[in-house]
Amino acid sequence: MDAKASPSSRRELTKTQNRETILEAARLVFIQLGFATATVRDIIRATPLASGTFYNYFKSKEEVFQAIRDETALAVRPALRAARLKAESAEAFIAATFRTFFAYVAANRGSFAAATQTDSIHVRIDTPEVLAGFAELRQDIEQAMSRGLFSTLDAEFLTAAVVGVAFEMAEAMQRRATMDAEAAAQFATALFMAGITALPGHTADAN
Amino acid sequence: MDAKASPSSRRELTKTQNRETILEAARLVFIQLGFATATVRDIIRATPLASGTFYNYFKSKEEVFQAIRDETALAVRPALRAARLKAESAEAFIAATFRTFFAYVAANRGSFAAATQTDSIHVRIDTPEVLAGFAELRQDIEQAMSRGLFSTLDAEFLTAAVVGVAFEMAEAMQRRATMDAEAAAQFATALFMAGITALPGHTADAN
Amino acid sequence: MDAKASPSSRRELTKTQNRETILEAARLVFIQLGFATATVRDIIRATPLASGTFYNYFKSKEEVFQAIRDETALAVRPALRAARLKAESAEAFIAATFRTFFAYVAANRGSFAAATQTDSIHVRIDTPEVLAGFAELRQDIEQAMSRGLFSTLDAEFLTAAVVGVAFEMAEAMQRRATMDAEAAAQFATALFMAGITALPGHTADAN
Amino acid sequence: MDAKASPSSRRELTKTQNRETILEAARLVFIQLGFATATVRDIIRATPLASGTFYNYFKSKEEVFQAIRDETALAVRPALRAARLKAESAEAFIAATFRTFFAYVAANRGSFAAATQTDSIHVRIDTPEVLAGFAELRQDIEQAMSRGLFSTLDAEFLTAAVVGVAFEMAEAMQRRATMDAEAAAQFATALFMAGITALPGHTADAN
DNA sequence: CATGAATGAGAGTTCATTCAT
DNA sequence: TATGAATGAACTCTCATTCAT
Repeated sequence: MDAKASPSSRRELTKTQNRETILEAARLVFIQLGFATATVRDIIRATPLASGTFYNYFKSKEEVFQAIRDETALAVRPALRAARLKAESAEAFIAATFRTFFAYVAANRGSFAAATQTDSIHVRIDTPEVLAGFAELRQDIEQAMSRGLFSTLDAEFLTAAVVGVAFEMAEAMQRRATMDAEAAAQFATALFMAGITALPGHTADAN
Repeated sequence: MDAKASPSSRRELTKTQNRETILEAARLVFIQLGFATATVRDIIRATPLASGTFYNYFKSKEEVFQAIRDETALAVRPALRAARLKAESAEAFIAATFRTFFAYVAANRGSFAAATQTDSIHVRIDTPEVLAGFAELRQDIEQAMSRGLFSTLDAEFLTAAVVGVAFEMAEAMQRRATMDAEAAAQFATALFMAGITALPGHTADAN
Repeated sequence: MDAKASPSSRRELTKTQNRETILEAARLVFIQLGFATATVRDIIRATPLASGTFYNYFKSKEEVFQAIRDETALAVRPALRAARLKAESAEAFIAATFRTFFAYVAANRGSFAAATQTDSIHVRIDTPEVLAGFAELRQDIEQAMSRGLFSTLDAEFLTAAVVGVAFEMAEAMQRRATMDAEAAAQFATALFMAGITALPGHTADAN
Repeated sequence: MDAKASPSSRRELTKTQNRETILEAARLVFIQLGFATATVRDIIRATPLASGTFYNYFKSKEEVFQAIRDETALAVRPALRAARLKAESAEAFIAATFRTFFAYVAANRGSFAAATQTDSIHVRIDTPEVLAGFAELRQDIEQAMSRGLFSTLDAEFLTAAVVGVAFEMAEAMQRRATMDAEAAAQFATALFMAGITALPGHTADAN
């Protein structure tokens, strides 16, 4: 009846909180049980909410997973693009890509890669948002090529190589007790700039 | 119990046959549905055997998984291992790995990674064979390091990088009309040996 | 609570409108899904109203059903009743019944009986309107008997016979390319007036 | 190992018994709750069996319903055809049809027509078997016409009329405390032979 | 009164596993 | 050993209904 900051904000607040509660619970459950093993019920149980409430927010565990991934992807991508656009050398481009990516993964442990569960079964799920991120990388690579940053090479294969190294190394990094994003970024960048002979830790070739 | 040529060998034969039948069915089912989605029932259904029979051979689908892994360890991969062991240079090691992998993918189009496209979600599930192969890769890398082929570097990260590039490039390769496994292998090998500046198609650096 | 032209009439209007909105939605839903299959949710969904609002007007879908029945009792059927009441012969009574029914079916093709074809099962669900009409038919038959129009016979059986013929013939009529309601009505009327020997198309008895 | 009447007959016996148990329970449940209201779980609960067992025999309550109806229809049809083929007059034909049908309904109370449940909602489900029975009736009518038993009339409409009267009167009959199949058959036969003026109970026409 | 999110009972169904034959 | 029906726990999901706003 009188001055209120945001009418019906209590309801809205609860809705946002519940959504976040579910997402947070799902994150934990996916890490602990793995995406495939986890059930909607597991997620609900990790929550103070009733079972039906889940379905007011998501239709399935796949949708929750998408939401988690998209939340992350939407946050990472702008940072990645900005860093790459600013790059004035191939190394800067590559380094920016890996550094930003690994830093994000380290900061959001569990958001990426539905864990290495059940006897080393390896599952990776790419949402449209994540795929869009790949497409952006490829565009940026092609643009960098036309900027003269890279020579003319197979952009599709290079994109695949970057994506593959990024995701696979991210998983390896997550398996470690201490996640050193900077070390991972340096390793990947060195590999892409000069191959294995340039990798950190390299001393001399015995052959 | 009564007169028979070879009372126990007949039985042994059936036992071995049944075991093999189950393993073969499981292989197909895991490829088609993915390990996580597949159920013991699915495996039995892909078999002329009765459900109870399954439990005379395996306790769970995990156990079948292990068996497949153990079995294929004796078949496909020794050649790859041999090539890597014979490798007298880092390049030979890397080249052998990628060449064999991409050739395998090209020859077994679509079956090396079961892509269960559900609702525009892109799912990738590694088959037991491939996973086991990657475990071996890491061992070989470590051994190569101790042989002095590689310098002392982060074997876990390097394995991840190789795996990531192999998988992601394999998908890119499969999307193309003509799957040129050799070209893919050369691209990947060049990248790992000397970085992007050495990649095929490279002409000159404009910067 | 404060100054308003007609404080309560405004409210009354909304109340009546909402009630009518729900009833109209329910009618459609019952026709499309059948009474048994339809849920309160289905009715609400076919409405711009909120779920809770439903319960301000009705306690259950059964209560809506009753309301529809009561309402349509005031609309479609008086004409039919009037015709039967005016009937001064058994034939006029029977003819009026069938003619009106078949005309209604022809004019409302497909909506008088919701045929939910599930798995080659043929389901027939009577709408409230039609059911109420048949209840009236029985009353009218009994009244006609007391008026001396019909002799004293089993009113329940006769009602069932009329209903059965009406419904089953209606379906047969609908299966035909051209729906001739008048022909159907004549056939049914002749049958009820003098049996199969009097049916149209009858020429001579060969026996 | 030695002489046995029927090997593995114990298993087969149990299977048959379980199937019959479920059908019997379903029959009761359908009568008490009506087909639409009844759930698979209701049927299971009316049974000493486990929930999963139901699905070893039927896929849904619709399938159980079909089984019940088909069981009946398969029993009635041969009797009906035989009686009709023997008929040497139109009356014999009609009388045989109704007498056999009503007698069967009376003897198998509850097998026909999934009861008049929930506030007079009327549901009738015809299975393929039942529909086949209708088709047979029509064939028989056409044959009777060519035999000169009936004059040339609209066989489709007549079939519909017979079916409609039979089913609808069967329901009326079932609603009564004492089911007099013979009375029902006489009523229906008289109606079809000479119309309402010939119906039992008829005395004089007041008009 | 209207709203619409929360609730939790309960429906359908599948599954791994057992065990009498 | 092979068989395959029985079991019942557990899962996904929908629904009628309530109640704070």
